[in-house]
Amino acid sequence: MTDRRSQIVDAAAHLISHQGYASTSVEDVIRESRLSGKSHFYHYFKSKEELGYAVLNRQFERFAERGLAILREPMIDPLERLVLFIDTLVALQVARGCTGGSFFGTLAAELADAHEGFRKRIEVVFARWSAQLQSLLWEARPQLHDEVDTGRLARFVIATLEGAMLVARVDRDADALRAIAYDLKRFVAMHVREPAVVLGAGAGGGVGAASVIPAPPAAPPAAPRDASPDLAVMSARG
Amino acid sequence: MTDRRSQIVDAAAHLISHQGYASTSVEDVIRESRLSGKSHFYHYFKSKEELGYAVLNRQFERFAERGLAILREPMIDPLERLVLFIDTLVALQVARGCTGGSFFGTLAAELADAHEGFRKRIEVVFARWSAQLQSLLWEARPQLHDEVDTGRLARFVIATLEGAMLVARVDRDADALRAIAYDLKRFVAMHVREPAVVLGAGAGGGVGAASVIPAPPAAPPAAPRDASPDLAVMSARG
DNA sequence: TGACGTTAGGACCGATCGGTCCTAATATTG
DNA sequence: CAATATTAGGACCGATCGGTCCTAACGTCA
Repeated sequence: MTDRRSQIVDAAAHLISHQGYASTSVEDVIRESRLSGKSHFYHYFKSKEELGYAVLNRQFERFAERGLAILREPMIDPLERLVLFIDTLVALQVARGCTGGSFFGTLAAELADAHEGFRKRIEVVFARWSAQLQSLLWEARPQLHDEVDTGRLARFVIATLEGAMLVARVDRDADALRAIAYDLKRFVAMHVREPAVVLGAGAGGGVGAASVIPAPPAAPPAAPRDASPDLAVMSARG
Repeated sequence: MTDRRSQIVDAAAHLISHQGYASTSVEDVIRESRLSGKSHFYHYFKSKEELGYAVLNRQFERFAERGLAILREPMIDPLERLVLFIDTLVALQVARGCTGGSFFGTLAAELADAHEGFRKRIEVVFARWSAQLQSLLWEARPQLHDEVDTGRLARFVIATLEGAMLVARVDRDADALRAIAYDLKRFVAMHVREPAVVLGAGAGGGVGAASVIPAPPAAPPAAPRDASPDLAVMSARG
């Protein structure tokens, strides 16, 4: 039934997350999802754009079911759920070798300025995500300091997670992703009356956080004094 | 001389930052930079890829001269320089109507997985940026708590700024960008012995930060209890 | 004067793009 | 059985892609 259609959507999602929307051709999708030809594809989608929307819908569906659902778990303390959510995102990213990044972030970077239809849909994604975080923080309000702006904190969490996935993707560095995620928890803990709920029993909200991620022995930075405003001396084939 | 060449590079930078690399054709660049034809373009660049590298080099050059230079200003307190750097980035982004985002982040999202040459170059960009931040934090060490891992803090700042520009671009929301930037300063202030150096005289490192960005009156979140795992009911033309 | 780098403009190439159309075999379900 | 949806496979379309080639008019400086 819709089996074939969702198979196409999944194949397209995989291709788009690595190549981008524009650089993923309909023929790529046909090949990846083992369709017989173009007419086979256009039997399920009337255009590439419709496929793109379907992929975006499906990816948000998965994210809502497997990601945002964690934020709603009724039996776990809200702040613990937030920590679990962050750790789950990180684990997923690491399992992918830090490639792919956030599907929404990747698509947003490519299409936010050029394609209003996609931009608005991704805006909804972030809004739903933000609302879910905000709901959790509202639930955790008794544990939070009084002045905490839950909406703002929610958006900060999203921005940092998106940025973390982006830079970890460029550096292919799982440790960098983990470090940023842990620092993000420290930022959240800053708003909590009892930071140990977020950070674990180890460090009581201190600044160092050496208890979890070992810091390299302090050494002076590698001298970017001259600033070297030039990228290259890369022989054109890095 | 090289006047024409850099004119081409600037035009291409503008197009790429809004349309992406793949969706920016050589003919687009020719039109935008008012060249007479293809041969005119290929007189300056041997391929589109070479143009892409030139654009990336040029953009980093600008970023180093106008952005990273702030981090090196010798007459200003290092932490004040960091605040100034963040504010400058935000102001630039707001001036662009929150479009374009970070050129490096945009290009990274599109090409990090698919084009190793670009990925490595962007990796260098982030490394230089990180090194410059780390150098500043090292200089500010007397004002920092003892356990601060300057390298990790530097990468966190970059990730959050990149993520902030991304989500602000999707939402076209300058206030969201400003709010995240301010929260980022609060995170940095968390590592400083005297937070007022970073946050200004108003709030002494408190959690609320209501002194600068007014929080909306506390209201229960707009009920994402059902989670609605569906994006759509957008009529395909949002 | 001549040489040379730049500007100008167009024809052209093979490849790929998104998309249409057509025929026919194969399942599925009433 | 028949009706219908799915699978299969290919020809084909106009448009655009990155890139090459060619000719000719320029400006500048030796």
